[in-house]
Amino acid sequence: MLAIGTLSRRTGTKVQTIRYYEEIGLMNEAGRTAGGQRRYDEKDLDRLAFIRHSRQLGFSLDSIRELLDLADNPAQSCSEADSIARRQLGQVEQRIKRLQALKKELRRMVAECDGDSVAECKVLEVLRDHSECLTEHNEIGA
Amino acid sequence: MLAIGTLSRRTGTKVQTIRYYEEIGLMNEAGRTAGGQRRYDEKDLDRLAFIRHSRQLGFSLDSIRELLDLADNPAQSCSEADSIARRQLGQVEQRIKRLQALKKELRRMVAECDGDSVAECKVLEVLRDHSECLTEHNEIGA
DNA sequence: CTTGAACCTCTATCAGCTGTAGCTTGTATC
DNA sequence: GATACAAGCTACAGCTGATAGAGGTTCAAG
Repeated sequence: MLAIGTLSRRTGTKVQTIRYYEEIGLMNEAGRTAGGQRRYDEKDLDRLAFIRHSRQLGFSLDSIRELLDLADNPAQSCSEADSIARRQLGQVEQRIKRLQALKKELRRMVAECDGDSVAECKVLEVLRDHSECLTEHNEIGA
Repeated sequence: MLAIGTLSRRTGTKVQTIRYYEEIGLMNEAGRTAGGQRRYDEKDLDRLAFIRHSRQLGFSLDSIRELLDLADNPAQSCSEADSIARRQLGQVEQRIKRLQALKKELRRMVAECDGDSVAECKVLEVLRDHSECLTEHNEIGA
């Protein structure tokens, strides 16, 4: 029987985060001691590790919920898990593209600025005027 | 004298967002009509455009606050604006690196999965076991 | 003068946690 | 069995950066 702190250490998840996952129904309600403390078994540990690893790979909690449902029913076809992963891959690729456009603008901004007074600062000038930009870059709604 | 909706249309910022920027002190408190509606001038429009463009380039509202302060005092050296932009560039580069590691893992995951039953789904297997990963990827705290 | 689009304030909501306050429990040591 | 204290508990506020909705008021065109 594992205490919440042990789960926390073994998975690198904060104690509050584990309680939060229980609250939103990602983790099952943990069993309790007579005094009311949560106790876990190896299955709980595995589930939490799955969640954390998925988060590290950028999956949303909603996607993780779907993936866990799939993992709980081993008889189904895995094509759904596959498509969740593909969707995630697509999103990551989109974000990379957007960030690369940003990077380009930022580099140009920084490179052209020669450290004179604010009045002729290239950085501020570019920020003031979007038409100075070469690319479409938009991090809002990323 | 411009109404809030005009500012909204001219900068592509939602009306609520403009009010929010006023609330958190990014935009100055707008003048009001006798009936209490906000009215703006061209300077306000420029300021909002600056904020929006900075957001599109991924700057945080705190960074934008600093940049606006600098832009308001044209006599200073621009080295501070420069370093804010460099910091932002560094963060963008970090995020790109992290996302590329993610992308690599996701591609491998998806490529190796051949659509059989969930029981032998490669996607789910990788999620279960981080040791199957080739790279360090961590999107948490990005 | 009437209409109705656009404005107002206030409050709640989203993801995904994180932190704090104030209290209780479990366990190791004596 | 007593004691100390780390680790647990609940409940709630706060973070970023907005966005949505309810319910009411104002402005400007016709």
